[in-house]
Amino acid sequence: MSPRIVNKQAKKEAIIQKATEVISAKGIYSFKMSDVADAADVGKGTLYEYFKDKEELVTACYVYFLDSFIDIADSVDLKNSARANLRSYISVLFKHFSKNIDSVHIAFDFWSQALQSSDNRQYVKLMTKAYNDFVAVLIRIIKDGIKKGEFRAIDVEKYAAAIVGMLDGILFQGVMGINDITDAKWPRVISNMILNGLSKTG
Amino acid sequence: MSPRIVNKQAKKEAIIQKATEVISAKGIYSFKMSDVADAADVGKGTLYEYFKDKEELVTACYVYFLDSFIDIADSVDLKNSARANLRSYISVLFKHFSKNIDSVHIAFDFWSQALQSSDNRQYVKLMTKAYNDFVAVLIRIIKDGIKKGEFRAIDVEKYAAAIVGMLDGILFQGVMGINDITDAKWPRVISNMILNGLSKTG
Amino acid sequence: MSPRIVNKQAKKEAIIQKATEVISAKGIYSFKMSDVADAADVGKGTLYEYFKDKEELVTACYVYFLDSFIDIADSVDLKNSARANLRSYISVLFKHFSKNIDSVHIAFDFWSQALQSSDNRQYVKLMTKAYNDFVAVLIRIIKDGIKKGEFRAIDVEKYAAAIVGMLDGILFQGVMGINDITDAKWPRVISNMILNGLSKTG
Amino acid sequence: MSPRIVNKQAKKEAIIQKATEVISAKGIYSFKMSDVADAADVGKGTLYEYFKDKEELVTACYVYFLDSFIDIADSVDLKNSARANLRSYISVLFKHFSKNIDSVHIAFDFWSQALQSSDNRQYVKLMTKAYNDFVAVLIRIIKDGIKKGEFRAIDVEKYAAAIVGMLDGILFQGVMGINDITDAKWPRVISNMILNGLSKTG
DNA sequence: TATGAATGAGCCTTCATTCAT
DNA sequence: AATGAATGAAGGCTCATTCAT
Repeated sequence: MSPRIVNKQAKKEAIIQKATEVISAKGIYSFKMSDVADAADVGKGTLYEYFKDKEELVTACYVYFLDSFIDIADSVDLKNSARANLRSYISVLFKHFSKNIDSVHIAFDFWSQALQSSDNRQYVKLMTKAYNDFVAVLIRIIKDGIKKGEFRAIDVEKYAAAIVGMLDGILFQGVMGINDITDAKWPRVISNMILNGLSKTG
Repeated sequence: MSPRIVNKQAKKEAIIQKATEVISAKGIYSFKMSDVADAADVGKGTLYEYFKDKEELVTACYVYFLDSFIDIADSVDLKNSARANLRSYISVLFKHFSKNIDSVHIAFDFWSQALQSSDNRQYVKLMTKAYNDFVAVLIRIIKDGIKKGEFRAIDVEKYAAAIVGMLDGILFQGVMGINDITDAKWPRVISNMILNGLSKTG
Repeated sequence: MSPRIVNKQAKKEAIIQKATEVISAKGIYSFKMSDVADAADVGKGTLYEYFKDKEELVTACYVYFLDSFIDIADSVDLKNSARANLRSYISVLFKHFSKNIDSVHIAFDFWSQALQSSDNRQYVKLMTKAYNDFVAVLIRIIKDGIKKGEFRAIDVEKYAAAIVGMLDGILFQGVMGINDITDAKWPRVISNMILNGLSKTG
Repeated sequence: MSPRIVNKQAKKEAIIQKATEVISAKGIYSFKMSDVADAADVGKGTLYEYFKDKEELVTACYVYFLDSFIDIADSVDLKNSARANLRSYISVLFKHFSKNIDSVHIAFDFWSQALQSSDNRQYVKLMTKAYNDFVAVLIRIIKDGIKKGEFRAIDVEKYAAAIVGMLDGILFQGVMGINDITDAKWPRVISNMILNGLSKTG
């Protein structure tokens, strides 16, 4: 009665993972559906069983990528000193990105695509949300530090944005091969820099 | 007696400027040669009189864009205190980018394209050079500050990279519409943050 | 003991009926096998248990459609006056088509397909036979009328063809929405026109 | 200054003519753009210089076909007796169609396509207009005949529609190979039939 | 027997590039 | 030197058909 039994969800994820590799390697604009089909070892037509069109596949890859960050934001708590919390957060981020440098490729691609107006508002929305999640965690940590008397009362929003921007920028340099983000010294250097900027006593 | 005296170099630059507008608006991957021809008010075939192919046109636009930064790097001197020099540099950068937010679009596009391996090594090289120019200026300022006893002796290279990354990241947020980089408070906030991180006395 | 007794012939007919609906709605060139599978509430693969390929399914639908006309031709007899017989035949046809305007759609579709040479000789044959059946009935009635002295001795074949053509044309106009073939006046108008053309006394 | 000088309108017409042949031969649903490109001896891309997409090419062919009828309708006047005018009109039509039997193919294809709902309303409109033009001419002739006392006062609209339907139907039979519309006897037979139906004296 | 997931041939359409004028 | 008509390679997507279950 029933033909080939397939876990469609699992297969969809498998395709997404292969597609992410392909997009990371060839670029969001240059990769071909046939590249993905080959990488995932399925026929071209099969891709369209799981994704309406190329764009839907790309979006799925991006969402899948964003989902991988949820855990990081959730892993932060405010039990310890604000200084320790911030060091911990920075450290976790560097570890995560060091391990997933490939998927960062695709993120920059998405953001680049998001820059082109009108059509890609959805990308912007998704990306903005991810960005805000990062910023929100930092804001929580910094405000907690101010409340605890560890940090000076600075412009929290701008500081948080600047910190995320800095991490983003360093990550970008890593992707570009300008510096080596797997260098274990990074978290300490960056944390120090931020904490010095925040310290009451300097 | 010559039937039509045309300054080929001037016309080439005119095309580059129009092409830059087109690329900024449509994106480095989506713009068409015909878009450029229309914008520059020349025939499609004419473009090929000035540029071997699409890639050469794109590269020319990127180089033209990079050249616009040379002045900024050159404008920095070390006559004043390191703190003042750094504030001045940050301030100049924000002013420049606020005025040329459109051309930043294209930079991110180039960098995104540069991420795709093999073929685009040239872009990476060009971009790396531009990045290094920025970093070099900061390194000069910071080292000068250390020598003058204004700054602590920190990991200069990483600090400089982090600062450029931060500026890059904030700029990116501006392009994405996440924050407003024309806000006049940015230079002071960022300068303070950096200087606090560098200060001996805090 | 047999696990599932299925009347294959009945199921085949059920599929044909659903397929006819689908073809009528979507058009002979635009309908998809999956449309039929959905409409008939069977799997796509199942269709191929009953029909070798799409073409065989289409042909089966057409034959099924043609069969519905056999009764009409058979219902005609020559007991009454030729004038009455012709009026009766015209009237029956209009009633039949008024009730089955939907299936006329499919007929025109078949004919349209039949127009494409080479491959579809079979359609032409089937259609020609149906056409000839209609014409034959008219020829019988007219010849009967001539024999009975009611009609003039005209070119029977051409007259019959013209009459069928006229009915066909009016039907087509009805399908196209140009006129309303359910208007009860049609049979009388058409019969009068034909009979005036055939009358000895005018 | 100016490249290849081409009469774009003439070339467009040439493509339309070749496309009409192709569509007539292969069918409106089965022909491929590459068929047309081959027939017109141009590259596939060239077709898209003249027509936005396949549908626009098809529509252009149809409109071109319809335009060929305008002259016929215009050629009718009411100077002579209504009987003579009608004979003349019928005769002109048969001559025209005999010469252009190929383009009739495409007309039936259009009409068939027009039958499929929603999307093809434009075809229906174009076709309805053409149909009405034919009917209008007949109505003029018949009304003129009634006024002149040559014809009986019958339901003019239905008569006219029936006559056009008849011509349409016979034409269809011709296209289908069921009868030979180039047979010179047709105009006389049909005219007689119609005139007998219209005559006061029979 | 029934199914629907998988497939890939095939077709429309785009666009960088060429070249006759 | 300048042009834009012409081109065809390339790639996204559809859908009839197959076949493992």
